[in-house]
Amino acid sequence: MTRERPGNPVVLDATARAVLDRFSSFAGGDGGSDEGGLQNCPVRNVLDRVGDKWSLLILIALSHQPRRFAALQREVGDISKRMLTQSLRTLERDGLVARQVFPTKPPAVEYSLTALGESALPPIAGLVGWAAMAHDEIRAARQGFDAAAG
Amino acid sequence: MTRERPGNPVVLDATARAVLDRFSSFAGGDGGSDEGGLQNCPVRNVLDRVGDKWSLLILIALSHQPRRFAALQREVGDISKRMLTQSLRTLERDGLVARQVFPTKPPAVEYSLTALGESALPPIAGLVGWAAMAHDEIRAARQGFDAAAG
DNA sequence: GGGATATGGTCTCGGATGTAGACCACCTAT
DNA sequence: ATAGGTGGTCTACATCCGAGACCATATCCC
Repeated sequence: MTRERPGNPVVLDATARAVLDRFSSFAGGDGGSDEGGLQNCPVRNVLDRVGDKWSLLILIALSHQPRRFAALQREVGDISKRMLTQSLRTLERDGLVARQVFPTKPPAVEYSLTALGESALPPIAGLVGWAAMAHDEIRAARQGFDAAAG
Repeated sequence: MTRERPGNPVVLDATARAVLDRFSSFAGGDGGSDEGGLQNCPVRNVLDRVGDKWSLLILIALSHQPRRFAALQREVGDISKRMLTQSLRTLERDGLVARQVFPTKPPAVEYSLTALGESALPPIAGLVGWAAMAHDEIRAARQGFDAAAG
């Protein structure tokens, strides 16, 4: 198999490299020794949460300050009540978001980030930063691709 | 009752704060001036890609070296051919992944990261690192939640 | 020659998942 | 009395996803 770049597969700083290597060590490196795959990694569980459309948005919306249900829905914009409820439950179950009920006349419910939830903000900000940076290039790539392959 | 921390909503370094603020400035800050919501933000487009279950995993799998279709499927583990094809197309369209066909007897197809795709690796590594760190705490939170609320 | 196997996909079907919107019990303001 | 806001739940309907069949080709093995 030529077409491999033996010593230098991808340019990436050592820290990130180590993190990713450790993560995919579940796949048996590249020799294909044991064909387990990434799906057995415990980190996958956490990543799958992040990987659902709404969690990230909700976390970001809560990063400013605690918010109530309706305010949250308005801020995210195009999320249905059902999915907001469901996502918040999951986030609460995972300990990223705290739910507090105030026994006012119509009970108010306030959602806020826990310490754990706040700890997710820097990595999320990293991702958002990258997205902002890459956005133009991605849009250009899409146009090129669509033009070529109609 | 102590539930609001007026001047200090969330402890977060200035860079990350700025990134998130900029992102959610589409929601009109916190005054609720114009109720646009996050959905109008161009970054949402990019974030939605990240927010699908497989893209992240594929990018990580490719971070080691270029891979062929079947190898990729084996590495990710529980992805169907259909979704792998579809995700790879999207990634290719977005300019994160390059597809190269070798006209061998049964044509081999190799997928690799583009420079843009590689630029996504550090933020992804940040996320994976967080996931690894938070994993234990999250699992504990889940157990607590499930125990409390059946 | 006739399987068996591998390649990279596509296609179809049935079930899971998401969305829109009605509905609810309660309260306030008009 | 009526309208609207609170936090949700419930029910249709639409969309999406995963499993697996299928394809054209070529190679290996007997």
